[in-house]
Amino acid sequence: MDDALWEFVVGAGDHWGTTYGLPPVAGRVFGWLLVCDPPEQTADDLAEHLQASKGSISTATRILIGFQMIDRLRIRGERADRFRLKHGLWEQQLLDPGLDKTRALLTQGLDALADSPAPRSERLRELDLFYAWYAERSPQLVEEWREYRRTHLAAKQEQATGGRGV
Amino acid sequence: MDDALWEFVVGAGDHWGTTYGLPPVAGRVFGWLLVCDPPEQTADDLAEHLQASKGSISTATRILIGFQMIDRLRIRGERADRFRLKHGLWEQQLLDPGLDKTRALLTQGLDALADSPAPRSERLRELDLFYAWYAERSPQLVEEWREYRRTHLAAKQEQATGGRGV
DNA sequence: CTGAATGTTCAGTAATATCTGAAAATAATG
DNA sequence: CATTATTTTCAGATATTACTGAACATTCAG
Repeated sequence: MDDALWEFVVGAGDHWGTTYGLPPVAGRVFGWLLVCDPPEQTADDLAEHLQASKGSISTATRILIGFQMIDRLRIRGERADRFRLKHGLWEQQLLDPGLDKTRALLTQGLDALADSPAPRSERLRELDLFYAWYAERSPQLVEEWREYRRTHLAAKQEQATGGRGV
Repeated sequence: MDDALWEFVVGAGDHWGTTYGLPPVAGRVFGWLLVCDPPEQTADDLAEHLQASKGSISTATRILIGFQMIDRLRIRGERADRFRLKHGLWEQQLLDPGLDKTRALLTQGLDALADSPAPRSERLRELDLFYAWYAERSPQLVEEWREYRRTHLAAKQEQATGGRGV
């Protein structure tokens, strides 16, 4: 890949890597899977393009699968597995950005403050309410995004692919 | 603080620390500021409760201020600065979860793919559309949250504070 | 079943990040 | 202005994380 694309891959790896706490190579695998051709890459493809060892790639893919950011594919007639960005990743993220984990943490904090005067737990209570609101709201939000995409992306795809769709 | 609260502080520090790429002490400062009493703490308060050096606290507060997660306060009549969770933090996060930075990154990627066949940049274009949609949508979303809070948190505050409000 | 290709694990090493503590800088008080 | 409190900086020490590469395990084709 050329330098400009490499810069993007590293930058994207760093960006989403920071967000999810990924090691550098895992971030880059994710970044590369955003722009590679074809979108389904073998471990060897990844190791070659990202100049990383097989071991790192194995660890990175395991981590990314754990975060549900990529899928492992078994292609009929091919020996090697392939990896691909998880379909519906952004929608899923919109629907549930780790709500359960965060709310469990807040519950833990509220329990720890159970014997304290009420005002002390006000910050946590507001935050808990915020997450409760979001959990309630997000399914509808996903629908709104789908509708928006239907109208906006479809038009662009039309031009780009001659209407073949994706 | 007791063990249960300490566990929360560390867990919260780890949780938001992972999300923002914070060092451990910075995460804990943030965690502590979610539950401390009073909500405004001096550097000495922080160092003592979190058992960290003055130097670490100074670095941690600088980082958190940079992320706009906390504010530095100059209290009239007090020599030492105090730190406090930034007001409106969650709303601000809802309004703009790093949209500009992310979209700049996507533009960089799209530029790098400018000479490639259109299908290759489809993943980035959809993601860019996603962020465009969110940027358009989020101000209204903040209003919805405020309305929700008005109805739900107000009621709870009533019980907790006898209607004095906050 | 056998051999070859693929995938995983992990010990050892390298790289990075983080913290402490003390010195330097800054700010506030009288 | 001198003194003291507070804050920042940063060199050095420590701790943590991440990577490589080779051994081991697994899977697949014939």
